[in-house]
Amino acid sequence: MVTKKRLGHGFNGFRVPFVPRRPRSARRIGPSKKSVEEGQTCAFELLASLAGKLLEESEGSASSNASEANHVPPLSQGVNEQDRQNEVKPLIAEGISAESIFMPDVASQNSTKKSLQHAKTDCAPGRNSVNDNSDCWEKVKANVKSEVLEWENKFERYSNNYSNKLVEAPENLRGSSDGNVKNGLRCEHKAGSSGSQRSNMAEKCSLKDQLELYNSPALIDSNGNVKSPYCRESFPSASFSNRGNDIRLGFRDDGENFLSCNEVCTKSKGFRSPQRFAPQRIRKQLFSKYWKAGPKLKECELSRSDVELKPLYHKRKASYGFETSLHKTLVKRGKFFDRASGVTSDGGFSSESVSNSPEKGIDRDNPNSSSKLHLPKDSHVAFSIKSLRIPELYIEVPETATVGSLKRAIMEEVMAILEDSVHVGVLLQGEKVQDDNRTLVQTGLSCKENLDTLSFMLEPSSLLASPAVCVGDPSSQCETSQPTRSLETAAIESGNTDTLHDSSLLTNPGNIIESNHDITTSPADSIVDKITPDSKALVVVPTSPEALAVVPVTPKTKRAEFVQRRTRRPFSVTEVEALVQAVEELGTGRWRDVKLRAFENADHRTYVDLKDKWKTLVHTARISPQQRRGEPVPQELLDRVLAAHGYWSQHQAKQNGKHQAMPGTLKISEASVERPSVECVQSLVMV
DNA sequence: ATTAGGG
DNA sequence: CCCTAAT
Repeated sequence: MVTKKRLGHGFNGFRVPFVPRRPRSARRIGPSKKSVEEGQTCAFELLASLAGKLLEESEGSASSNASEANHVPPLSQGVNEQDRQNEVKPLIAEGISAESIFMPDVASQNSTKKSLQHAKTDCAPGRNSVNDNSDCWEKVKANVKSEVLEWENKFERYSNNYSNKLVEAPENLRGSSDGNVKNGLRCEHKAGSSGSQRSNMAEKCSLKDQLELYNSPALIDSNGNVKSPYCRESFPSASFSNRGNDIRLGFRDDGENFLSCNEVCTKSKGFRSPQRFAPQRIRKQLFSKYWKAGPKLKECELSRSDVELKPLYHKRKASYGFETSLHKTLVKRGKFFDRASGVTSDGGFSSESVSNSPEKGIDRDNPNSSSKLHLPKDSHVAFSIKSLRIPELYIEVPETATVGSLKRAIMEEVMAILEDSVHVGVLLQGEKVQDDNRTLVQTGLSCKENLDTLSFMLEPSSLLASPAVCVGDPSSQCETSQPTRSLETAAIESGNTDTLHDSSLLTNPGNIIESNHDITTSPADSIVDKITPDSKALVVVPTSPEALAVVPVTPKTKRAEFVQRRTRRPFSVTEVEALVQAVEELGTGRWRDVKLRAFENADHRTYVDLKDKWKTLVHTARISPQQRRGEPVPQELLDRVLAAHGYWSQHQAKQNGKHQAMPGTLKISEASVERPSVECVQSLVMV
């Protein structure tokens, strides 16, 4: 019995640090890939390690920045609004809000982390830039997004903590600026800092729950408390109520009802695509597919397969990209923006070029630069985002599943969403703000007015939006990113030759000829281990339109366009040998058995593949040697192919009864040292 | 899920 | 290899 748990719209049971994810490629999988859900080493682990590295990198700067320590106060300590305000104020006063977001500085792109921490949003009205006011919206989104990214970098450290995030954005055309507390929305005015020449008012708006990204039924524990953040270890304790077989999770319904709900929910189904992994498996699966005949892992207790969790052929590729996706994304975006102004549709960063003013550049390069003092300082609206809501989650696990497995299941769902290149959507009064070029004020997003109806949400990368990024500057992102196809190819060409794993592919070692021995001595695992460390080198950030397409807005149509063929993997002589052997014994109509007998561990060879190969083998055997291409197949094998083909053609009718091996098969194969005589073949054909 | 065949 | 119809 499988229990389905609908977590409702905007499930945001836990506050999640954002984690970008490699795109999930949509691809059908061959029958032999029944173990799709197997060997999936956690995206999470990768994530963790990644985060760890980033953390290390940033350790220096982080520690040197005292304010950093206060960045994320422990949730458990119940930091109140006032505390948060107090924390932020001084920073703002310095004109450098630790909580602020900004654009990566072109000059300091090298340090991804650093740029994230020290760049500062510049969306001042009255700028000379041609883009005046035109990209503020983008910036707001960008800010939110980068905040989320920052979260990602720190989630390890703060996995058990939580605090509001303060995203600061220029208010731009904001009308008034009174500091009212409105429906939990706190707007605070303070004297402009650091030489603001014009509007000295800076507003700090702590959008509390109202700013949660998305409609949010929250996971609550038995005490009714919204449980914390990350799920890795401190997964929120859901309150279970077992109604018969229907296990439900407790929710908190804020009663919020965004109009876009339906829209997003629909989408969620799209990006809740077929591919969701058990965190622990990606790595395993990843390599087992190509470098070895991976042992079947039975640890997957969740019946994800029951959840239309079709194993996808390209999962490994996606995985490859995963580890470095964040890194590259950050770096490359910086590069991208260096040329293209504005912010990407996916909420990237604003570029230096947005402002052609050298002064600005300097200013951002060095926040403490005196030049900063001469720059017009605008009022800013600081958004304190308490949490990011995650769109609908749909979990399905057997009712016999353990709580732990449920957690993992949810984890998968969350990761599936977060690992994608999500965008930040802005909802105002329930309606999605479509025009990214409008300023905050134009949009009516002033602290005073509509902030209480403002909310952000994470949304899947838009298939339509992404390509646009490339249109503007094909040489940037598009250039560096490559179709997933490349990943696959790269992986294979990097030393992963067929001969490398031929031996391990075949189920029956006995079928392997001596020529393989040297290879056989190398355990598949060692191969994997050896390759793993360098695998990163093969990683290509799949940010191309194709890659992003795996999160189709329109599931069927769009996805189909990007389905790609499997990489071609010519059969080696060894494989042919095994195939011939099996067919000789089993006949030509039992490809599944052939598969099981000789290629069970060769996941990339489906029974259809074997059938096809046999077809071509027969054809090859019939044509003249001159017409043959590819790795030459020993004539001896081709002879056996013809013999077997002829034999089984004759005995097709009898297949139903006893599956009798082809007469003389054993003898021939056993005596394979001696090439079967033409007479022998003839006789067999005659039979 | 398999098998058989055409593309 | 892919795609499909038919089992």
